Amino acid sequence: MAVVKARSEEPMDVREITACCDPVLAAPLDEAAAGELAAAFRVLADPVRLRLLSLVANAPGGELCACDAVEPLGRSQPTVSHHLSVLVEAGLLTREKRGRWAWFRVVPERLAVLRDALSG
Amino acid sequence: MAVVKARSEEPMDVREITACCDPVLAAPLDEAAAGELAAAFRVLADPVRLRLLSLVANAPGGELCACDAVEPLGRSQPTVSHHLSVLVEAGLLTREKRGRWAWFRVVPERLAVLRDALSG
DNA sequence: TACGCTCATCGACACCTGTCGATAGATGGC
DNA sequence: GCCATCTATCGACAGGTGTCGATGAGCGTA
Repeated sequence: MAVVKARSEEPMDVREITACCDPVLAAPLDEAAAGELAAAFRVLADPVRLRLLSLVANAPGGELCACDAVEPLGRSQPTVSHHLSVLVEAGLLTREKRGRWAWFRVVPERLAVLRDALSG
Repeated sequence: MAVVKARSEEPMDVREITACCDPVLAAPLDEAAAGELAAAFRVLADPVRLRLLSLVANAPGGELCACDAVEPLGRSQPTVSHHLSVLVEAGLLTREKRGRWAWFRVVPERLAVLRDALSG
């Protein structure tokens, strides 16, 4: 049962999640750590992605179909699909394809890591 | 004792700080709130600015002279000055000019607001 | 006043990214 | 098999931004 699709769309693995992101205020950040943290925050630095996170988190059952994300955001389907992929690659959402539809759930642990990075 | 310089370099006032940034996961974000939050995270989405925050936070006395920020970052003086201004305008740093030098301090309450926005 | 030092601003450039329409791929129903 | 639906990808374009050198504005000192 070889997994055919081994793309980078998969959520980040736990080691990467916990490894990332030292606290900003606690100790001096070296260039590498700063780059990783900045990349993580860059994912959150977009209103469409923030609203997507919010939509998924508040969806019934905690999961949202991509088909229900286009209309409330007022953006084109390719644009919404692009942002969903960015969130998945960042480990903030998981994607599960069921039939013709793609369902997304939030990964609260990933958000918690970024939150902790803002703690002194 | 009129305050001569009433520029936008001043830290954000407390009302703006507390008003901003509803939790992402708690309730659906409208377009305006998402835009504000995204703008706040965009400030953090740069490695130079993150290292500046870290440098200031870990400086002796909690304050850092701009003259001591250029060399460790490996960027030009105008670039560092630009990033410091961005941080001040975002309310994450305060600037105090003493003589020829500019001294910066972190505003932990502002960071706390962003941290809370990431709490479910 | 003249000079040197510190910092901010300006103008320009390269790069990144958010956006869209068009299109391809995949799935289920007829 | 054929078609409709949902999603992902592609190519292109506009706008934003990080970066630098050059320059200007303040301040302290001789």
